[in-house]
Amino acid sequence: MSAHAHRELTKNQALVFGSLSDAGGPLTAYAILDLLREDGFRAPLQVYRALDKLVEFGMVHRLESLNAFVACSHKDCTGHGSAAFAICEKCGDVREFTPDDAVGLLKNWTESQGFALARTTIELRGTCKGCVASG
Amino acid sequence: MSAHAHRELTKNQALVFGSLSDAGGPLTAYAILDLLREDGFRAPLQVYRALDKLVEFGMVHRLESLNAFVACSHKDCTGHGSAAFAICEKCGDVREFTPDDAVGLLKNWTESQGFALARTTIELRGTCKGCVASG
DNA sequence: CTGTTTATGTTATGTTGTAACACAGATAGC
DNA sequence: GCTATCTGTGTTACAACATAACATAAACAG
Ligand SMILES: [Zn+2]
Ligand SMILES: [Zn+2]
Ligand SMILES: [Zn+2]
Ligand SMILES: [Zn+2]
Repeated sequence: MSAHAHRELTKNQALVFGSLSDAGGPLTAYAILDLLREDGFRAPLQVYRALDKLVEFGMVHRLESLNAFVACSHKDCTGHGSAAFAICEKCGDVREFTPDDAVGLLKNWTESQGFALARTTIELRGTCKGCVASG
Repeated sequence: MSAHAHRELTKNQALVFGSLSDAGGPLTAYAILDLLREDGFRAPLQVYRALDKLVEFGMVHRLESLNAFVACSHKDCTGHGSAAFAICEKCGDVREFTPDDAVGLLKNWTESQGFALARTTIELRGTCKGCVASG
């Protein structure tokens, strides 16, 4: 478990967030379900409902290209600007960062088109430094 | 049907690409399957195998946040730099563009981290100009 | 204390994507 | 010609991801 104690999570939300924090990396909803069976979880909806709230709170991010979820890398995070993720295809490591400059340029484009931007998905696939070195 | 005639597609590849071109927007694999049943398609693998090749050729893009596929908006396209997509959540319209400037900044970040970038997923969700006006 | 909201539990179902195996056609080498 | 190999195809079965529908319970405002 860790951080984010300032928000009162429900029991299920706390269990799901704890799983993701402990994992230190992305987990699928069904992987979380298996981790939490000993805590009484029985059905995928228990996980998905908690994840929906945690994503809404900004404490968890969804990785669209992995169909997985990851705890925000910021301590005591209650939400921040558009995040991006560098995903290593060798080792599965995920690094979160906040490319405000690139997002600004994307936002410029949407504004020039009259498109009202609500949220962004930016996921970079490749090979991390460690895996490049070892492979 | 349309364009891309310079590449020799197999029968199934041509049928799948034709469906996507005719649709003028994103389709899920199963939607394509239903469209092609009258052409003899019976199983999802027939669609997925064709889509894999079309994506490899750069003629079709996968939209991760929709679990859907869309024909490249460029005529006679055999592949191009990193594409991005603005997806209207009201009407479902998808606009493809190529934000070289923003991708350059993202690439700068990956290089500073020793991350070998292979490909990008950039999907912007929001409301298109027409839907903003009418809503 | 009653109507409303939020969270939860449970069953069943819907949607998206692959594994495994069999077969057909092209084609390159002998 | 006749194999070996590669690519594309067809089919069944299954795995993985996500939600609908309905019931119950706790929290809380009027
Ligand atoms: Zn974050
Ligand atoms: Zn790695
Ligand atoms: Zn394109
Ligand atoms: Zn629209």
